[in-house]
Amino acid sequence: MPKGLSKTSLSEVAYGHLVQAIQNGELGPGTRMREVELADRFGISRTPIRDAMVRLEAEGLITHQPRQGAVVRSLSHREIMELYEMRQVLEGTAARNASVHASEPERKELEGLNELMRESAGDPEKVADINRRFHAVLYECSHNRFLFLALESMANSMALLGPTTLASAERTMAAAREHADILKAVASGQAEQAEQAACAHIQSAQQARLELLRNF
Amino acid sequence: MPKGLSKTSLSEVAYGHLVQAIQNGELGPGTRMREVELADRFGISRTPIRDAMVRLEAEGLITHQPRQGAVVRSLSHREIMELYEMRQVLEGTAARNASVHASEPERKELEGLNELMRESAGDPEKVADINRRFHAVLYECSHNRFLFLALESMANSMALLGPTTLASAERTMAAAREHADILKAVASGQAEQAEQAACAHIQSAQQARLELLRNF
DNA sequence: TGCTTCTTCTTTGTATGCAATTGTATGCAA
DNA sequence: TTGCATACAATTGCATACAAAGAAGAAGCA
Repeated sequence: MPKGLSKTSLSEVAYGHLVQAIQNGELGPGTRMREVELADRFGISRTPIRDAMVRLEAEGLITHQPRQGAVVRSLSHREIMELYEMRQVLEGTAARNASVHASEPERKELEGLNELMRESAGDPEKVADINRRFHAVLYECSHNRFLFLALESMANSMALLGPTTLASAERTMAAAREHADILKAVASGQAEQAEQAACAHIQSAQQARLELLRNF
Repeated sequence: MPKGLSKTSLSEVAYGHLVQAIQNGELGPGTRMREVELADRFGISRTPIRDAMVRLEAEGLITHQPRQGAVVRSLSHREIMELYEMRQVLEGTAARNASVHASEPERKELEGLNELMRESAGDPEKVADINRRFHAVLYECSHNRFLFLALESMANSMALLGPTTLASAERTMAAAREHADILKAVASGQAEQAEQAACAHIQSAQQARLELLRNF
């Protein structure tokens, strides 16, 4: 097939598409994923789809019953709580590490992103994207590859929860304030405080999530 | 082809074989993994091998350059330190959670395994296996699926480091003592102390690792 | 009518072929 | 001898064909 010039492999592309589809709810929890269906949808064969799905399973985004196919994983209330609990620990550690290792340009980048997020309040889609990037940069600031990977995987799992909690402008501004608290501690090298601020941030996100869950 | 009766898929089998081969050093860090070679070795086709390798890559055990194949990942000194740093956090958290959530049978199981480990001092292979199981049970006691998965992935990455640090009887007994410290805190529900004991345990493992690395 | 069994159909698991890409060797020129 | 270009070989990426297993439905029997 004349595919033009594809820089990345189709497996990668398929993986990206699938993650995105899960994130934006196009493939909600419980949805059955048929290989041929997805292959047709992306206009490719089953092989790269399979590759992507194996990866998704390894990352816990989908479950895969032996001869029966894969479904987008759905998280129980309990699992959602466990997810946030885990994030508290990891984000706290990332912030702590960042307070020790973050470079000046990295701190500037974080400031910039947070400012951008404030300005975008009211545009949930954009805010969610910037928020993701903010956290991703914070993870990088930890300068620990394993922590980074664990947090990325965690962030992917968050996609299973559905719409962002940053829909309202108030929640966005509150999150930005919490981010600022983290940054202040990071900038002044206060490890303990940075960790606590990050914990608090995740806790309030968890609370927002709970309210969101209650509303339907 | 008449494969007899295979309950699990060949992909699973291949994955297991590969992990084991990496763990026992048969496929050491830096080894190039050619699909056809491995397929021939296991007497299967490339497809299940590919599945297994995609999974291994997602778990960080191998790296995969686009058109160039996969190699068993080798960890730099810095990365090894990062790995232990991360383990400290996660094991500490697991112990903390265990002190809250562990059931009586789980505690008994941990005690039993630790006792078994003491008795096996001098048999490095057996000790390493029991040690792995001890930690696995501790992870389960955290009653947090995400923490459990992260720790399991971490344990796999440890395989990249080569031989266990529990080769000597003294180190085995020391580890058993450290385990006992953790258990004591877990049994009495002292969260803070359990976390600290686990941290200390990983730190001394890290120290043992450093000595091992120095010796060649 | 209800239950069991057989058949058919859907979907995944595995094998294999082909094309594309990259590393490597060989030859030529400076 | 060294640098570069070109050709070849090795190896992966992807597609497709086939096999096997499970699910759904139809048919037969009680």
